[in-house]
Amino acid sequence: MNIHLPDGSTVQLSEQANAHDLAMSIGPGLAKSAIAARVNGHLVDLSHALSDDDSVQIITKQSNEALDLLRHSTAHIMAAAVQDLFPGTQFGVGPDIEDGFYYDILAPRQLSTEDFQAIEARMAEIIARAQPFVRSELSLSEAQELFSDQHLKLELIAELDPEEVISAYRLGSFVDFCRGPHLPDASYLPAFKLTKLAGAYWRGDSDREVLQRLYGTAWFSQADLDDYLTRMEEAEKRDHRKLGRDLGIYITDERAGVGLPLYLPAGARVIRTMQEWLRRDLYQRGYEEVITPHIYNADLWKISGHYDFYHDNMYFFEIDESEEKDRSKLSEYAVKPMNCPGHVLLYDSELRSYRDLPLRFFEFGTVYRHEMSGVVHGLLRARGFTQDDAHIFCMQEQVVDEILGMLDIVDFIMNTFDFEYHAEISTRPEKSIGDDDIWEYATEALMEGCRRHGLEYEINEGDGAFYGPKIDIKVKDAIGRTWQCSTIQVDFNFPSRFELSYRTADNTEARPWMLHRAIFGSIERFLGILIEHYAGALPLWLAPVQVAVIPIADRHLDYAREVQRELEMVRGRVEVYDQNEPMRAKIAKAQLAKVPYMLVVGDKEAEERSVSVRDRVAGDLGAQALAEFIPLIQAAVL
RNA sequence: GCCCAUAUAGCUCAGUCGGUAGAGCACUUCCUUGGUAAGGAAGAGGUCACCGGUUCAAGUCCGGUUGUGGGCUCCA
Repeated sequence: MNIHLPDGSTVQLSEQANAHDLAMSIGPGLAKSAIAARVNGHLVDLSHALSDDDSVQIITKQSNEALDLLRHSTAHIMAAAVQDLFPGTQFGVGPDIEDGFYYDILAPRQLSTEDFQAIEARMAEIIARAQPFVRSELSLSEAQELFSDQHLKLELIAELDPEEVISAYRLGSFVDFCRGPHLPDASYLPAFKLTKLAGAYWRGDSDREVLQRLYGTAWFSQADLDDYLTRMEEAEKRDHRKLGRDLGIYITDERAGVGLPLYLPAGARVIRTMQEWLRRDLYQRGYEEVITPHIYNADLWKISGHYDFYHDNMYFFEIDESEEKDRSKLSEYAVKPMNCPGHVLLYDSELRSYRDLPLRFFEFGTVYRHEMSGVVHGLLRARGFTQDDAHIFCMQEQVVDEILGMLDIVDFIMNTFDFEYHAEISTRPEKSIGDDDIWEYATEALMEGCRRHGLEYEINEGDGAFYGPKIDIKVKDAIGRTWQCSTIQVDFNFPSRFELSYRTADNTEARPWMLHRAIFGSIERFLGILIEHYAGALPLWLAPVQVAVIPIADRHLDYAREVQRELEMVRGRVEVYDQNEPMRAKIAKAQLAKVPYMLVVGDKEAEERSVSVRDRVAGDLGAQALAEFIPLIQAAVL
């Protein structure tokens, strides 16, 4: 049997070798950190690896697979503990996930987080006993027999290939069928913690029963676990809902309704600045801004397909347009959940020539979607939000070039904010409109665009919009979380439904293609992500207040106001801290408000027409002439 | 929409065994006029989310509604 070590070398062992022999042959250092092996391309735990012949590849704690393996094994250890404490529990699935693991269970009684302590204590016992994971192989009928009292497991087993050998892992009294691999024994788990408890639909189907999902996290050292917990606390401090209130960005109010944020002056300033910044760029890229209504007659939504395909997410209402208040003459309207139909009508308002194409309409369009109450989350998922939406009408041969242009804007924006991102292409969903060949062409165009842009992508089967496939751009923020932002969609269905056309060079009539795209996605969502990304300290050009002028005593107020006026002359966003408080208190407040620059002005500064500059990060930078400081702000405003 | 948790002052939170409301910050006024992260004093601020029930008595116990939080499903 050949053993492949992580360093690339190979050692040979006899077929009868055991774990001890393996440890001796690969050296004590590596043996200690090795937790599992790869046989025939399958990961298996070490104790099992040696019962098979063929090549064995050791993985170590340093490898990416190792943490996954540790966490999956921890899920089993947790399940074993639950089984011991709550006999009769039904088990669903228990995979590893990013940063941890979960197990879906149905215990004889509802568990609560108060049960965590007992479960963790039981897990600690299993670990202290170094209980081994024992692998066995079963036929389908043996598996059905073994899991006869586990109805969730039986359902999963029933879907397996009857020819396949089913592997099962036993840990104490708990047996689970599972591909493996696992830790050799429970003592390999150095640090874990149960984190939360939630409901989850069995098999992710909202029509099926709700199980309890126990979440936990596991690491190779207590230090790693502590780091993780600290990271989570840091993430909580960055929560845009907390910072959004502290920084005066937005509020919500029960009286307004769910998912409808109201923007305070600071929030409005930031959002308008983002829009102005993008607007300038789009003009340079040949886009033209348009404005369309917030509500449309329902007939328009019937043509577009939203009436049938997006109905549940729309706000409908009825208007009596007759003079005699006749209820039978009500007209149905809906608030727009998307901007596309308006842009289509604008395209269709004139006879278009191939010379007009590509025609690029953009709009900061506020849309309203009746999202389910349970999904609303601050600015990241609201019922009303503003898209930086655009629709491009073009000839078929221009589609890929337009996609490339959009990917260029994505680069421009994401680079500005130091976001890494990756792409996913979503294909035709079940509920959708149009012919297959159109979908195929559109999907291929998106892939071609990504290839030519040098952008790798994953495929999301069946996740497209109802009218076309899309590229979704997911950004990674400062602490490693990913968010869906940009979307680029190719569509031939709206042009067909609205019978759009243009005159070709040889004077025939042709149908344009339509591209939908939003780069921020939702401006408010993007702002929420920015707040968390920067922990509230927005860059100078975007900060709602760029400069806080801090007079030392009231007699310096006049000069402070003069500084404010001069900075406002260059469109700087400036606030004078004129409360009757000591300077130190004003500085503390400006720091908490994450104002990029604080200008301290006292007798000396008023005399010299200078300002003492304090940077929110670097601290006191000393005095400089006001005339010297102004250009710094001037350069940072649009 | 579903599961669980939760709701006390503008914000963050305390409130024990059921006996009628507390703190810090913020706010108002007064004192203080200061040199790089919070000067002092006084005052005002609550239908304890809402509706119902149990009880001599409910912020506290029970039920429902609504909001919020963590997930699930869904999504920009």
